[in-house]
Amino acid sequence: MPLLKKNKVNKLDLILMEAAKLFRKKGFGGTSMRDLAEQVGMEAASLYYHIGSKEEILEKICFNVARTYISHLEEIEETNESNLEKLKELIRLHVRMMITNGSEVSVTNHDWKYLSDEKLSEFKELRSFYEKRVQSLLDQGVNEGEFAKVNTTIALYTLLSSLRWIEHWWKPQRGISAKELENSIIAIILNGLENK
Amino acid sequence: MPLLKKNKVNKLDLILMEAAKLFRKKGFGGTSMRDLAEQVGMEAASLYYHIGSKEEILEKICFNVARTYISHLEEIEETNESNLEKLKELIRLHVRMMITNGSEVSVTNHDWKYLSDEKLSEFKELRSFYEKRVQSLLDQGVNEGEFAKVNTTIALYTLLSSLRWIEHWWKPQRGISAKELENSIIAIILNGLENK
DNA sequence: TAATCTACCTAACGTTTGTTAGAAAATAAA
DNA sequence: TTTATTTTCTAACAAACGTTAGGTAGATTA
Repeated sequence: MPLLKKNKVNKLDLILMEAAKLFRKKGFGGTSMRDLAEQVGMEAASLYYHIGSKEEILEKICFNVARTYISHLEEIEETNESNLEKLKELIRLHVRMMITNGSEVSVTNHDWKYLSDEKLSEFKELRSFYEKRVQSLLDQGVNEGEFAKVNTTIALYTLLSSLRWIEHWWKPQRGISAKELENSIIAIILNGLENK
Repeated sequence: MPLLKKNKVNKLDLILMEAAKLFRKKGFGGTSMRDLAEQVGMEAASLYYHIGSKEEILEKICFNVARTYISHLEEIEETNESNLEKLKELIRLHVRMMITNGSEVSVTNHDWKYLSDEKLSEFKELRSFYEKRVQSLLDQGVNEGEFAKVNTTIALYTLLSSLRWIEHWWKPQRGISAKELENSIIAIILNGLENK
């Protein structure tokens, strides 16, 4: 029964998608199952045919995003590029993730704290894993003279912060294309604001 | 009755302080008035002697922070320093705000979306006011040759993002002093990560 | 056609929520 | 000490919450 299964998956995907949009706009706590049901076009109780609980929705969103970031990071790590080029590619990754999955990324960045204790620590591990890998990219770059001699902990978070907050202000209407965004951010982060 | 008034203000301040801590940890929606009451050391109903509603607490926190940022920005604008020096001072302002009022800043950055429609648009105006002033600082710096020729919209948000997310990762225990943090961030933002 | 399965429905549940009313206790003023 | 005022309490409210139980319409299979 491939058709059946496909139908099921599609409805689930729809629920996750609408949930991400609502969570982004009103927060996890501010979004009720009845809100979500209305957006999807069914009754609140019917959602439970597709999902186990409200928190499971958040879980799926957060871990999907986390896993996507990690798998792409690993792809970047495996190339034979310079650390500088890897960093540029990482910046592009974040910009693209935000553009193509803005709601999910936003929810992951903001509402992960509502995960249950068990899932919460699992999520924190994933995030910490990701951050360590990025920091070691920075460390290598500094050691090999590609990057300036900065405190890589501070550099790490300054970098990730800039990237994580794109979803907060970037809108397609704003007249800044994805390419321009990528290039500008790369330039600012690599060269800084001061004119020399 | 100065003593009376002082007592009242102090209890209110205590409530706002504990609320900021709880909202930061569990979010506005995830914090109940009973949670807050327990932290303050009274019953939930007793809180209403000091405050009008749960949302009023959020309001006070958000607008206090917003007004503080704006008034400090105006102080910086009024000095006769160069744009570069003004930018440095702005970075120091954000670092200090985060260190001395971490919870309040965090709540303001994350839970402003739970404000009522009326207060929400008022808050957005304040924030947009602030951002415009900072961007015009960047614009001036670019025009006068102090800053690199960057897209100042992207630069603005890259800058503010780095600064707003400090509260997410910086902990006093982490072995990075406030001074070191200020100087490192200034160096990274002004000079960039690339070694030249 | 009858039986089965999928995908939804209505109705309701037990909790928790923010908040109010009014009494009681603590503190200050007379 | 009595009176007045400030502060907190207990008890309860209506509404909203996530979720469950059980039924039903429509499609699919036998």
